[in-house]
Amino acid sequence: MQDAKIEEYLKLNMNDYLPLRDVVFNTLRQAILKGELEPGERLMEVTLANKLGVSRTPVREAIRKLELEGLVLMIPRRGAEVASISEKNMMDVLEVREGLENLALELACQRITPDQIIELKRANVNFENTLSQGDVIAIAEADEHFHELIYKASGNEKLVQVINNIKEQMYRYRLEYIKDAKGRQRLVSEHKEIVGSLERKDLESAKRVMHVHLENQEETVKKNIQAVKK
Amino acid sequence: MQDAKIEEYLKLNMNDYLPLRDVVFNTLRQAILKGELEPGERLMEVTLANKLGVSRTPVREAIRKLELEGLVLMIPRRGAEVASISEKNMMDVLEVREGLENLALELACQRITPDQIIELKRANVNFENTLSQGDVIAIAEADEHFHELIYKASGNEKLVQVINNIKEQMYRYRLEYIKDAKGRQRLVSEHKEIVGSLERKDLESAKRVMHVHLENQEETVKKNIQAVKK
DNA sequence: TGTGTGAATACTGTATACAATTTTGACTTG
DNA sequence: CAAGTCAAAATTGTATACAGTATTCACACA
Repeated sequence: MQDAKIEEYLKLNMNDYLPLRDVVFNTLRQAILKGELEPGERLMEVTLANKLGVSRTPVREAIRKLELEGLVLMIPRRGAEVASISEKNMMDVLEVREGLENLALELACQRITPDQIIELKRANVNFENTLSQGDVIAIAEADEHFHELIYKASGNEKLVQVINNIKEQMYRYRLEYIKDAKGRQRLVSEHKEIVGSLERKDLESAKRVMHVHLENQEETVKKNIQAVKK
Repeated sequence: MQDAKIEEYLKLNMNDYLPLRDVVFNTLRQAILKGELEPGERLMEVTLANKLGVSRTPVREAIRKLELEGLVLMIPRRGAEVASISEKNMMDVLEVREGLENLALELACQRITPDQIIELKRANVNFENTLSQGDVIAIAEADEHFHELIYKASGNEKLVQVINNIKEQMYRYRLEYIKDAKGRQRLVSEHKEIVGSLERKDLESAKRVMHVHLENQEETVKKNIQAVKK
């Protein structure tokens, strides 16, 4: 093997390696976001450790990360429980999210390159194709990919990071708005309008369309929160 | 002791109690933000544990939280090092920060109560008084308190949380813009203008003043980043 | 002098052990 | 039967032990 290849090989293996704490972190995180672990439920270290076949150490370290992310609530000498999400809390998340999407649009208007516009168009075509296949998860991912491209076009990596973090907090509801299929086709044309506005550097138009675009999703999330509460 | 008093006493002691991991977390966090631990510097568990007089466990758990916060960079099987902040990175932070301040203004314009306006005015008077005393840290805190009130007036707790997190990432530079004293008096009048705009629900005016208000601070941060790089 | 090799060392990753605190539940007592 | 009490069990918080991997440095050899 040549040096370059060896290096590449090692790097690949490095990427495969994940400390147990991160495996546990991802597992618990998904379980919370998907609602498998219910708000208020206690996370007991030994129980989790046994269930996952590891010792308490990686479990504890994973909980520390969940703690900082706000997904679990720590009570001293009592341990962690799944943080409960109030309706108000989710409204706040939606509001911040729209603000950040607007900021992304504003910056993208200034900075987007012709290549990136082409990419956006391609992503929307891909979104349209996925729609016709009906796989809800694939649709959601294609939609997310489209939006992700706008964030990137803002040229602000920190913004990408913050916005992804915020969106993850509504993960548990993300599939719902895609499920009621009647409005789906409209999403495609809204995407087109957004791309058009970006192309013309027309910020106000872009914001207006984006607001409408997000509104449905917000409505669905709101409905679902109330449904869960019952 | 009466029951109520006992309860209160215990609660107080509860508040005093902080797990070692949190003590370590706060200590390391401050050290990184203040620049005592330099970017790129390795954080070795045994060394830190000895220095702080604890075992590796709380140190490791603290590092997990620093990792999620992005303050340290984890390299598998090599450990943690202090994340380095590039100029680009800090520019991004400043940009997101201004976007969030604007969002806060927008929401505050809609929701601020007369009481909160009074509070803002009081905070600015307090800021002015602190200015004359010349204690840099006290001045910075008074200024931060003023801005914090605006965030709160947005009525969006998530926004408060996100904006504080973003601002913490420029902590290391936060004192600098206060230090060159010549522009200080202007800050007071800018604060007044912002309060006035909020009172009149004049969002555009508020944003305009806020932009100017933040500009100096941004310039100073930029200068300082470049100074550090040399 | 430069370079490869391997043992020694240092460090992280994980598991386990021990200490301190909280919770539980049975038992007592009014 | 309710309320209080205390010991046992469960659970978290912290320390230590052990295993595996990376790093370093001395030494051999070209």
